[in-house]
Amino acid sequence: MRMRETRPEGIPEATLGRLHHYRVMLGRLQRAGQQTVSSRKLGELTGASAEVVRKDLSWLGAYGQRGVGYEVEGLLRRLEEEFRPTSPCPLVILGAGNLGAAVAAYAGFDLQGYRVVAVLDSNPARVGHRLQGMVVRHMRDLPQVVQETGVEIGVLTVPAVQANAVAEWCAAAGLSGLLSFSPVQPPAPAPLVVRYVNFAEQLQILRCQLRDSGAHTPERV
Amino acid sequence: MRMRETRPEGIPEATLGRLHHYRVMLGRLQRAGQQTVSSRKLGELTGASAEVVRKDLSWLGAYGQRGVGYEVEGLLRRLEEEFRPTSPCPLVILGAGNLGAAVAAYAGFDLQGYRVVAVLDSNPARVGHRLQGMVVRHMRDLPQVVQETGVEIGVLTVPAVQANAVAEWCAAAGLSGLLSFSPVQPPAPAPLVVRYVNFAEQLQILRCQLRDSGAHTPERV
DNA sequence: TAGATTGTTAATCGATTAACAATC
DNA sequence: TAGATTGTTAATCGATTAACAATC
Repeated sequence: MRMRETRPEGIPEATLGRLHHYRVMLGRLQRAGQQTVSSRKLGELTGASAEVVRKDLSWLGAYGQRGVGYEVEGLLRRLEEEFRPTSPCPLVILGAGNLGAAVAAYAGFDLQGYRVVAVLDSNPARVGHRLQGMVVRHMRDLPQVVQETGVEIGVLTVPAVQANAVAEWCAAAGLSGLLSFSPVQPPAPAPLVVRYVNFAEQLQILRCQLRDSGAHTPERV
Repeated sequence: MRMRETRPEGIPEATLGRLHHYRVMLGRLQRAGQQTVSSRKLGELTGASAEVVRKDLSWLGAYGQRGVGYEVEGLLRRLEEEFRPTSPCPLVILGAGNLGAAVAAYAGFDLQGYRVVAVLDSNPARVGHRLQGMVVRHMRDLPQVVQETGVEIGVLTVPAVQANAVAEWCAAAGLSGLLSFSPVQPPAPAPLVVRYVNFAEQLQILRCQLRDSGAHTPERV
């Protein structure tokens, strides 16, 4: 058994998140006609320090030129080679409510190599309606959707009370990953990798930061 | 100058996020009629280890009973005392598209002590429409909304290209915090504390986890 | 050559895990 | 008392910051 060298498997999670931001920003720089960019500049644009940028990029191999910076186009290609699947990564949206519609309509997916292949809902009133050119199908069709499209990742946008049951259903239907918008994180159903997007939690942290920084609560007596 | 004891200002960020989950779960346990809960059980419900739960809760002072666990109602009260403002925390939503509508409709806000006081959009076609019983107002009314309601936190749900300009506008209008759904994180406008909710980033990390775990890509040759 | 900027290493910081005494 | 469970301390792990030699 030998180690793979071209695609290091151990890129830290914090780095992965930032690499994503670099990619988005490099795309903009390229469209703006920039030839090169320094770690300092790229850091300014994405909210990271120059050192962090360099360290992160070094996971992809040394691609910069000392004294000059990074070639925008080459680095972008390298990032896309690393992360982008050869064809767009299919997604299935579970829950056709407001949030599901928002995710389905998300303009960034095209640019970032994703493609929504189906939207499912368990509410008969929603099934059959059109969303972004797709017909909403019934949740029970999930196994069939998986078979038809080979989709491996689901986006869970159902109300919190349904989240658990639908997650189990996803595991059973053969999905391998789930991005959940549910406000609580119960243990993930067995073979499923689940990540959470939780804006109420972020709001909570934000409020604590404001409180601690003394920015608000003007102590009205 | 003396240290405040009742409300420790130094609760770690990771802990704050989890305390939020504990609160949500304790609410459910209370409604289910549970009297007490152990750190082990609370951990199972929220995806944390028993040790982490105890450590997190110890930031609120020692509230458990050895050999018994934590009193659900008392602990919940303590958590709400710590985090909940006396009156619901007002929010203004900036951007009345799908995502803005989803956030405005989010059922969890009531339970968690938030209240959406206004929805703003810069697109005249959207201004005047109703959303969750509120009339969408024009983005230029923000300073007035701030004055009328005393709102301090904005939820940024505009498209990525507008995010920067609207963030500046928020800072100018006197907001002190922003929860942004923008896919990139430019430097925050001066006095504003900004947190990001980025599902494309989480999706990216999820895919890398799947790749590394070998769960998918069945190596079709 | 001199200035700029990278790539990498060492030091610091914070969060998690593991262990265990305290005690209901 | 004995079993269960907390609260806290020490050890480990990972991420960030700072420093600097390498080199375009």
